Amino acid sequence: MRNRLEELRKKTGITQEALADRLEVSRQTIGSLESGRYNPSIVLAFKIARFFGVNIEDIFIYEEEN
Amino acid sequence: MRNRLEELRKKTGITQEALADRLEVSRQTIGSLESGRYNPSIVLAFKIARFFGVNIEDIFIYEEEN
DNA sequence: AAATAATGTCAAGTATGCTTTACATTGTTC
DNA sequence: GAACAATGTAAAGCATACTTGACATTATTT
Repeated sequence: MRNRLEELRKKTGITQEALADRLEVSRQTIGSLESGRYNPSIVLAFKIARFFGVNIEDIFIYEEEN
Repeated sequence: MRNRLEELRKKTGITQEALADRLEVSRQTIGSLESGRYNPSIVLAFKIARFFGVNIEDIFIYEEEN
């Protein structure tokens, strides 16, 4: 699954750390998501989507990977 | 987070086991989600949403619980 | 009522998401 | 170019998602 987190974050001109604070997760979690190290939990996905004012599907793109 | 999985599954007249097979997860996973034992991973949430032809937000309802 | 299907539930194990700590690299500002 | 800010990355630990196997309960069919 890929995501547009870095793109959206940069568009809003916020740092990884500031975003992490707003979402109440660690800076490393944001970095890990942006670099594709792992996927967010559904709860974190909801928080992220809400922060950017969009649907989960607009940020996280699931393409039937195995 | 609550969800409408049982409701949607019953509406389509499918058993937990049949749904589990279609989604390639165990029967216990479906039961656990329906009973609120735990939340799905975002990948499973996508699969479920796609199976029912709706958005994740239509099945899984996140209400800012702490 | 007996047989079968569907669901509930529990335990133990593996995988993944997230944390903290720590240090290195890259980018920006003075 | 020195100082500071932002990001990358890795290890170890904890929590949660999901598995298989097993058995009990409830619902449905015959």
